Amino acid sequence: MMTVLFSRKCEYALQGILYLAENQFKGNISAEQIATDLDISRDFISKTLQSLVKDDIIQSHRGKSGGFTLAKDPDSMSLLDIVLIIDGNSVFESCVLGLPTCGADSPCPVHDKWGPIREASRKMLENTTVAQFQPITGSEY
Amino acid sequence: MMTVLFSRKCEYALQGILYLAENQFKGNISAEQIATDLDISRDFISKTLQSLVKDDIIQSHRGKSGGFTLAKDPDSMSLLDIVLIIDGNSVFESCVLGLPTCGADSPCPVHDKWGPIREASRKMLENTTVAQFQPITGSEY
DNA sequence: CCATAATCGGAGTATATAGTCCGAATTAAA
DNA sequence: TTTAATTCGGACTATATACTCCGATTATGG
Ligand code: SF4
Ligand code: SF4
Repeated sequence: MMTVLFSRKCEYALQGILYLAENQFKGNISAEQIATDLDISRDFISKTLQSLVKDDIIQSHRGKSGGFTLAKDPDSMSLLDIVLIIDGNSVFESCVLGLPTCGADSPCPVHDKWGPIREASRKMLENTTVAQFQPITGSEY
Repeated sequence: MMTVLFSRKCEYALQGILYLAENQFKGNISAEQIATDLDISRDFISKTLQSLVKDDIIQSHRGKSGGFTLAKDPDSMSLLDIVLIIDGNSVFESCVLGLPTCGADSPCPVHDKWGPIREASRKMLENTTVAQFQPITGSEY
């Protein structure tokens, strides 16, 4: 399948984190349950989430009734944070046409048009927090 | 290396076509020469251009002093035309978060922000012709 | 007519990403 | 204390994309 801007791993990470936020008051959530509800491979989402533990985005808990929880307030967690950790920021830096030698000193017609689009994408991710995805859960306060 | 929106093949196709437009009055251009000037693998750009011959974007000429030329006026050739041929339009249709089951009937916070960005990208490609990339060549008229 | 220079087509290899499997370590609960 | 449920880590396989190689075909120009 074809991705748009992010790697598949990054997409899964986003989905997994949104799921954890949605269920943040239910204690540890196992990879098994996440995989079932999101219809993703258990082993793959498990590995993906594990890689986020190092970055203090989520916490893991081994053993019986273990699983994953968010390590931060979803209010202080932007989508951009996650994207940067998984995919880096090359998406926001590279030439959309793939020209490596172009120094943009005499920019092509695309350059001035692509810049604002790229910036809008970045701002969208930066200004969207994980918490914004849970209107239902939010009403539980 | 990492691409932004398009596949590597698509990036090379765009570069190749822009190069052909730039040299449209020099007759047939061999894959060898294109590869040298763009610093791309000869065999790969050759195959990529070959695949565009079927779509009447470029013409090919075998034999000695053969090579490739544009099949159309670069004025009537948008970047979008080329992108759609190589990569299809899934970039402009798919969910940026990769959620397959989401019907957008109760759209997430990203949905309303991503729509305009995607549309801007599309319009940028649609409204940019191959001819716009040759201010120097254009002055030869 | 012949040598040379090019595309064409098909098959092959390389690499990165995606995804799987399993056994060990860990912990909670029975 | 035992059992069951879970993450963890490493190694493995699968797949798609990127890229190469070569022989056949075609055409030009001497
Ligand atoms: S000027 Fe054009 S080719 Fe150069 S970096 Fe900008 S978009 Fe890419
Ligand atoms: S609502 Fe959100 S998840 Fe659904 S298609 Fe739109 S961007 Fe994707």
